[in-house]
Amino acid sequence: MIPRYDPSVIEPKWQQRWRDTGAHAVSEDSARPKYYVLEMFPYPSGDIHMGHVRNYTIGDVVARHLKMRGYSVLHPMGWDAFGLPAENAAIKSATHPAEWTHANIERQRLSFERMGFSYDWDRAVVTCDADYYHWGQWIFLKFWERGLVDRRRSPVNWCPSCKTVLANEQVLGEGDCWRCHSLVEKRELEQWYFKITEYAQELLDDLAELPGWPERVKTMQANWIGRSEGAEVEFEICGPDGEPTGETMTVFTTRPDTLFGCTFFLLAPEHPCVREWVAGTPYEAEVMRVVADAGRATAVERTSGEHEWSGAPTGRFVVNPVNGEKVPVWVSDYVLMEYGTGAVMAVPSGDQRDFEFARRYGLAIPPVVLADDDPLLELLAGQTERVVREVPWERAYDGPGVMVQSGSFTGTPTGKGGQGVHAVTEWLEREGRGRATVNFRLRDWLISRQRYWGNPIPAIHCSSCGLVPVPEAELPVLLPSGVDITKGQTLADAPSFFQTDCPSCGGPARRETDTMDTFTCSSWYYLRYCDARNDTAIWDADRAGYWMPVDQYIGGIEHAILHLLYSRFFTKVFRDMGLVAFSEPFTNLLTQGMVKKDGETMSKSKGNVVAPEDMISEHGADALRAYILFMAPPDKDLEWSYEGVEGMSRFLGRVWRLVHTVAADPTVGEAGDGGAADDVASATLRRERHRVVGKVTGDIARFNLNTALAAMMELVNAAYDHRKSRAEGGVGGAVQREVAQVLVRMLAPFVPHMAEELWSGVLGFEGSVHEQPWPEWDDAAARAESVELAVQVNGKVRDRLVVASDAGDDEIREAALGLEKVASLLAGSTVRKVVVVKGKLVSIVAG
RNA sequence: GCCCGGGUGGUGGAAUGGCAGACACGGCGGUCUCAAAAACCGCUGAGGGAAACCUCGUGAGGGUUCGACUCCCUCCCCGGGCACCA
Repeated sequence: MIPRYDPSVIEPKWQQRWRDTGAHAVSEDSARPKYYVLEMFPYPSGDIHMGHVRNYTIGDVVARHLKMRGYSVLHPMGWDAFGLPAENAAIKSATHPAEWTHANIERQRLSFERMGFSYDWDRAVVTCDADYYHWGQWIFLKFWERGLVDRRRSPVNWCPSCKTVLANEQVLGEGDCWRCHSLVEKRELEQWYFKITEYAQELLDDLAELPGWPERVKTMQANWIGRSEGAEVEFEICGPDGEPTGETMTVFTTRPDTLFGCTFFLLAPEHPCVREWVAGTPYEAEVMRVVADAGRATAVERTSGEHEWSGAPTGRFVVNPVNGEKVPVWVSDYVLMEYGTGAVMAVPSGDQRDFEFARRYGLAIPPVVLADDDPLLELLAGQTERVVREVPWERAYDGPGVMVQSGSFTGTPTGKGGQGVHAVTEWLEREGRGRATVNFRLRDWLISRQRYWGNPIPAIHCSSCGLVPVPEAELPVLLPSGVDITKGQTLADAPSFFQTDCPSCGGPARRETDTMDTFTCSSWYYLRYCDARNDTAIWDADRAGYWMPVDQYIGGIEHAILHLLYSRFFTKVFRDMGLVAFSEPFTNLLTQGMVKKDGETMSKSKGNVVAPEDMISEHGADALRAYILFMAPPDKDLEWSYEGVEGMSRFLGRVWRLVHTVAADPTVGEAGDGGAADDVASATLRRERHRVVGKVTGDIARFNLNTALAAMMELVNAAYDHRKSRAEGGVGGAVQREVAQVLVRMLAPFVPHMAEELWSGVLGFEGSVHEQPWPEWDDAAARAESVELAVQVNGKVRDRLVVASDAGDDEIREAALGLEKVASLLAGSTVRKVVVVKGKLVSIVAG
């Protein structure tokens, strides 16, 4: 009598056993190769969801599998615990964020245990605990020492709902906040920055060193960093009287070769010169209207395609360095203060935006670059002086071509990055009017937040000494508990926190009351796991050196830019500090797809959430794990199906009964590769066993976890077929036993509880199945003595042919041509060609 | 507009250029049962045919090849990212 498969009994039993025996604890082991499997740690926002289940199950399969393959595997977990949701929840429930956070962490930890994840809990990190954020503050001080910390006033993104500033990366495409999706406003504030732009070039270059990352993620990072090559060009400023003053203003351009076509000059509405230049002039009213409109428009309006640009002349002029021409300075809201210098040279014939602006305000559009087939070439080829002031075109031309009306450069071939660009840049450098330069879209990382629940910035404002770092010995700066966030208080409302003495002069001073962006906490946690309990250093170099870099990182695509870019930046700084010996933290990256329901993301507001805990109660963690791996390849989105979970539950039942039957059958002999495959059915099953082990092993390596499970199902089906024929013939017990033992070991990473129960409880082995070696396989043993080939005539399969698997090409060809059906099809035509593909098919071409 | 993905049965999905649809879900039929569930055994791309078989079929159209879901070109649709970046 086979006991019913009841995960609600066996799963807790093995989870308890793993806890009791410390089954998941690891330490450095120089005798074995190491492997670091990391899944993005969760935010403890409440119960776990299917996204967590998927992410962490994938990681758990990799970790458990590689352990069986003989690796020393680091597989840690922790919590990214600072941040706004904790504050909001605390306000709602009138508790302290720490209380809410730790309660959620405990709940999530229990859920992870119920899922059977093999985490080494001794290494857990919780970022809101002082023994973790202590080192985050230490990092801040070290960055400061290295000149990578800056405090400055500039236009920043302000989320009115979160009541804090945001980094550029945290403003989404539509101009909304990454966390609450409110529209972000621009404000001019003094804030703290990490100078990530100092590493812009390296962050871009090293993407090439990451073959194990998805192309998509690398592209997104490259776009975000946004490198463009060009030149800085200096324009001399004219005074109110129109005469050159000797002062200059610099612009960035990617097309210095079009300088001769510059007919006006633009400033961003926020540019500091704007107010100064128009104050008290007839231009003031109109210019200030443009400035006010730009300030009022939200980010969305200003960047949407429908938004009409507006502009106004300032009455001032600047001098074009290449031809000495005075061009008017305008203000327009299509010029961004944040990019380049906030000032632009306008070349309407070469830039569509400038073109439209010029048409609208009646400014000249002289051609300076002509395409090879442009009819104007006839008139302008070799023409150095400007004779045509207006192009007859519908739109600007920015493609390759030849320079015209461009003084001594006329006739030079040019285009983006072309000869003309270099020629003009060299001339500018010689004349001291400009230089080749590179501009990045990437901005420095704004890390200060005006919120309570974060890591306090370890800095002190002293009226006589200025900004003073908190001395290392005084770390950590602890978050005070007496702040009533339900009343909207922050650290700035806690005098006992901010009133302090200057570490430099001893005078009364004020402690910084901003906290750090939560993304600073998650930029180095993977290193802390290597030595999580170290209270004298951030980590021990030898330990980090043993485990790092992370061999396989697994997480959501939503971190493609934010977390993954910041972590790469931190790692490069750590390298420059001598803390680590590598430049990239994550060798391989897998971005898993989302779990959806009815085509939509699961969310509370849509009411389509399937709770993992419910599924565990109903079908068991093993069925849930296997289901979520089976339904789609890990990197693709997955459509939830209750029927699918039931199907997986059925499969596990089949495995359960198969192994029980084998174990209970006294006629089933001892296993072993030498066991006789004593009949045709047994030989077939033996081959299948070798084929499937090879297939599953390869599939896991390539993250084809869905097909790995499918292959195991095929093996189970084959075993059932074999059992059927055994009932008739009664031989082949050794193969049955061998298959059962191999199957249980292969299933162990996927369904760890059931595998454990079957291994020791049913098959009667000593020790944990997870300590067993991964099953071996032999490709030769997977091959049959004979194979069936498809026989194609002119590309269509017309017959089949069974030949010995070692048959030669000639033999196969003759056999194929000798087939009755083939012969009748070939009647009256001549065979032109015969292609033999070993083990697959024969293709006969006739005509 | 630019850059990535993707488009295969009723559904989720398989296929180093080599028999399209593995595996599963759903459906249909059977065995067992008083009955049902479970389990077990079949069938299940479309059209035609009693059947053997035949024809069509991987978003559309071309191309390369003995052979294309797979490679190349043009285009359509869906998802995502970036987008006044000078």
